[in-house]
Amino acid sequence: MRGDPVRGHLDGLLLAALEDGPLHGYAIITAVQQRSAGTLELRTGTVYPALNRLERAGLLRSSWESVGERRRRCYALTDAGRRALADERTAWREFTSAIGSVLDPARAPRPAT
Amino acid sequence: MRGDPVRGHLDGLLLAALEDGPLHGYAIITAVQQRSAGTLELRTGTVYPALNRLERAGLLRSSWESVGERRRRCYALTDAGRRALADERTAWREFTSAIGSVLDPARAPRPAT
DNA sequence: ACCTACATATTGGCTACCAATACATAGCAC
DNA sequence: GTGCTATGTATTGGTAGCCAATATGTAGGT
Repeated sequence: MRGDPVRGHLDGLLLAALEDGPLHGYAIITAVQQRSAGTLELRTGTVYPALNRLERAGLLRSSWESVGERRRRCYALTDAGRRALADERTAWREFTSAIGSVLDPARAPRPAT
Repeated sequence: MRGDPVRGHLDGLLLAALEDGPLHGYAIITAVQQRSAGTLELRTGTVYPALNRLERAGLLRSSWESVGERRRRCYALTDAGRRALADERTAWREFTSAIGSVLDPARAPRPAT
């Protein structure tokens, strides 16, 4: 699955990937891929601008790290980021519930009309 | 919830709304809204072009209906439409599973690494 | 006369993705 | 010593698929 159907849910994925501790962009991409059993393949052209945006929004804080001659930009959740992650999870549940009740009414029954 | 987060899942919603029998566009919009407990408010600018596209794709068949002086365009699923609906449901389950396992790993555990 | 509900359709705009590209370090294979 | 792959960050241009707004018309209520 490419990132396209992910539209609108990317921020939650990135925030969730950082919940257990700071990671750099490339590691976030592989973490998301692994956690989703290889299903979600985010692109750098999607992820890096998004991380930048989340930092500008105050949800992430970044710092440069050096490994030998290589440099990495490490992102960590801020307190606001943790709150935003909680909000994303709530929104996700509402979203899946809404779509699910239309797509699969038998699995998410409404009260009898 | 506006239709924007629905991006990429609209076709499934429309097909699902038609599963129990033919409906016209306006009725589809209200059906989706009711089934989702008022959460999903699709717009005519979203729905009518989508119905048109689904008909061109052979997933729907439309016919004009008259109620007094009013005219309605009634859409019904074709066989290909039913198959597409089944595919949309499969895709939806894969999608929610993938996002869910990243967003809420505790709720969708992976095998221990 | 005016408002709301019902009903279909089109226009223009924007957002958030994508693919492609660029650049650099590092290690392995041949 | 050349090339391939993995690691790592970043930007560019394109586009799909939503949105809001608008247009048009019937029907019924106040």
